[in-house]
Amino acid sequence: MTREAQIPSQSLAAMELFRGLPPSALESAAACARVRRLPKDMRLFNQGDDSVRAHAIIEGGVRIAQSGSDGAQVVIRFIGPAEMFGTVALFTDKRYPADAITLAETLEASWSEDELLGLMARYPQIAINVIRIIGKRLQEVQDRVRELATQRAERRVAHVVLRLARQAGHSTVDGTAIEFPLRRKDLADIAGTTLHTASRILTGWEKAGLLTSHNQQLTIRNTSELLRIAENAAD
Amino acid sequence: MTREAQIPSQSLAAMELFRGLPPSALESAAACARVRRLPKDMRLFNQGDDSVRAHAIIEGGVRIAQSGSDGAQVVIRFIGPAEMFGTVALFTDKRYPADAITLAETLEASWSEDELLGLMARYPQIAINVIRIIGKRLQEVQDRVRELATQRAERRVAHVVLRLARQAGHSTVDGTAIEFPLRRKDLADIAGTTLHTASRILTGWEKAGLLTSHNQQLTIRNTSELLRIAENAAD
DNA sequence: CGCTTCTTTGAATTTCGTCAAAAGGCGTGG
DNA sequence: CCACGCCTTTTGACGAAATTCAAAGAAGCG
Repeated sequence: MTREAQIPSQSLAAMELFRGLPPSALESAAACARVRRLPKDMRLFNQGDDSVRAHAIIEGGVRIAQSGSDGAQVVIRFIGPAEMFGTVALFTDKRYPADAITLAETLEASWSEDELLGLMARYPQIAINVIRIIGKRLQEVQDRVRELATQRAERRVAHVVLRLARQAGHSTVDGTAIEFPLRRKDLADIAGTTLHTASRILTGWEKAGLLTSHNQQLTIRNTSELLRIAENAAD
Repeated sequence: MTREAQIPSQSLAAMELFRGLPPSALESAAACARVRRLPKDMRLFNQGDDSVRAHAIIEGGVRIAQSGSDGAQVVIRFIGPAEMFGTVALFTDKRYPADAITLAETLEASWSEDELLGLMARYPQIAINVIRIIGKRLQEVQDRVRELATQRAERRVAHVVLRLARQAGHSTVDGTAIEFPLRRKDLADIAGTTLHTASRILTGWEKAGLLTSHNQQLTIRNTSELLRIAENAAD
């Protein structure tokens, strides 16, 4: 966890949170940001923590996971570069609703409540951006609710893999590779199933040549067939 | 669908959307609101509609339901008195992400995009309120994702009933009654199960004296036992 | 090499959805 | 007032999908 002297004002320009702002605003935001470089598997915050800040990823990624009172866990989402997270808590009960853990070495920026509110007061567009970002996520989570309520495990896992490929995939000679390491358990926790079921499904797909999986590194070889599995209501 | 001459300025005071605003703001909002009285089973809007407005319920309630490309449907939430809905679409892609249908005769207020943005510009607190409301819903939906992914049908139905009681219940001599009519199918679509399973579960609870159900009218008699079912990881 | 973590696989069990059918309520119209 | 039809609810039987239980195999790391 090293402090960074660098002020990444232009990294901020890429973030939806600061979309539509004048350069001066980006500089103000950069000026009061706390920037940290974090090792893999570092906890940024825990569910229930009450010293909330607004966060954003510059490089790397984090896993946002929620556990219930019974200990059961789901992964809410993966956050990649240029995405914000942990911001909603500032406006509700000042407690993070989930845990955040780095997936790899990560460069993260964050702002205190006062700093963010101050920025929002000066640049109301930021508030609009927050509403739009949260609104999109609300719709995504609602889609997941529908999937969980109506689809079989295999389709859900297919959706998860495709979504991750879209969000954090890059093309290679072998197909689309997903940037960060993914355990079967992660897939299962996102798809809402067990790691056993996830393993069986992935093994099946690997045998069918749809994807490869070495070392927690997923590479999709046959996107269209996966799409068929994800979308096809029949069979 | 009758136009109302009445301007319900004080109805607005009860709404979280307008919390923390001066009376003059409420009057401005009331002045530009379109208020309608709607019959039961009326569609306010459909998923995909692109003439979006921000809505709020004064009396009655609506069911917000989403369908996937495969036709499968889930109920996203029920909206009761003093709650807003359909507002997120203004900030994202200008298309409603779900259908809204009245559960009973309903008094509804709505604002056009320009009116709401105008109000927000004059009273920035409204934007903060929107963020807080949407943030809360995001957390609720995330809770539902966790429930769907990790809990059995009975626990989920228990959660649904308790949530509805909190959201739209009022005390009577017999217990807590839920204001709007609820079919087994509604409960099932919200809990992510089938009406058959929901029926079996409800019948079981009714026999055990936890609640009564006449005429799509639910009354909870034993909240603590329901809470036990909802929370108890064991068994 | 031994330890830990992750993955695979098999078998038994369970939950829940599906299919099928009957019963109950309520309003309409004869 | 009764009969009919429509909608909702209840209930039983069955089967399939997925979790659970159990154990062994891989792979990375100190």
